[in-house]
Amino acid sequence: MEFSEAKNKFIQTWGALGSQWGINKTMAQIHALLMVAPDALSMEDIMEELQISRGNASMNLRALMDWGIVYKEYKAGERKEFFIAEKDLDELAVKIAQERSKREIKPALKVLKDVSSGVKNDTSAEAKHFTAQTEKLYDFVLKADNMIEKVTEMKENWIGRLVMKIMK
Amino acid sequence: MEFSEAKNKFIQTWGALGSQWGINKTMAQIHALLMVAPDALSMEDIMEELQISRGNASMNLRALMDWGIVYKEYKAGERKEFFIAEKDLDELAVKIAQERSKREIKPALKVLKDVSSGVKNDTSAEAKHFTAQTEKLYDFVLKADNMIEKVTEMKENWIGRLVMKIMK
DNA sequence: ATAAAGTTTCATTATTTTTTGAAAGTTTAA
DNA sequence: TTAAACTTTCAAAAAATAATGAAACTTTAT
Repeated sequence: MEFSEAKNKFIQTWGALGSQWGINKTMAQIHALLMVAPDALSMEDIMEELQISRGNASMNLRALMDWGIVYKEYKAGERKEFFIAEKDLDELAVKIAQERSKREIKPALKVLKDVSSGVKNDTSAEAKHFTAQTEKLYDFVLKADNMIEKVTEMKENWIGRLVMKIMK
Repeated sequence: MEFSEAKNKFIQTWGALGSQWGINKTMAQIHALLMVAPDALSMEDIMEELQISRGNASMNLRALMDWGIVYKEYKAGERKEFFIAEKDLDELAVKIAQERSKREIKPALKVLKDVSSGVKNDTSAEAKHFTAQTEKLYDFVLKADNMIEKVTEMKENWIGRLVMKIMK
């Protein structure tokens, strides 16, 4: 297999996987590209390689930076901005877990709490079942979210320790 | 809050959450509806409640059954089919994890293995970096997938034990 | 065997999401 | 201060995804 073929296959697959997980294709592709790039890439480089417009590149790079998994880098003597991906996979996993928890799980928990405790003065079997069921769901999602938090804390500490060790 | 209002809010939220996680809105809404329904619902009931077409209801019910999180139920004397949701949340989580692993992670692993071990006779720095990086990614995703497997096995055994206990 | 009751399929239509590109905005060097 | 180099925004267009509904199919009771 040619290198360019392999690279392309990797970027396409990562993009498709992103879509399936609710992350847009271009965002996932840019991330994939940066993950395997040995050096920081400019917006031009990215547009060229993925054949996408400037606006698209700009918006998705911003999104990746908001997620904390891509960083800007300035090169001496260059006016352009360059971009690099978080390449530590543990760190990547932690960041993604934290962002999804913050953006999706937390708001869902709020709604679950509201609806499970909000129905008053309705003694129908349907209403009672609803309240019981949504309460269970609230507890379950809360536990799952706490578990994610625990795991990411653990990873962060582990990474923290590693960083300390390296920097001495 | 009225019961109908709470119910609606729950179904809408669950649907929106589904979209964000790459599951279509109607599929998630049907699941939400069945989760809080005290009894099995017919396709008519579901169409009525969610204001969706027969075709849409049929296809998404099929998808939910393929995922193993909704079951058909036949009522004595009724020709119609009725549907109920998996209500055990541990079981639900296990099923979803298993399906996503099978449908998305396993195929991704295959591609990662192919591209990480497929580039030969290219000594450029870029190619070397690519191979190293995709290898790391392969190992990481493989480990994550194994972890999911371990956790679901554990949950399954726990459920198995519980079922045994109940049935004596 | 057949007709009624019910379900599934799939070409077409509608909706949602993503992408484009040109205009507006920003920063930097001189 | 200004103009060149670069980035961001956002309305409009394109692409992708989901929903409809009528026809085809299946099952069941007689």
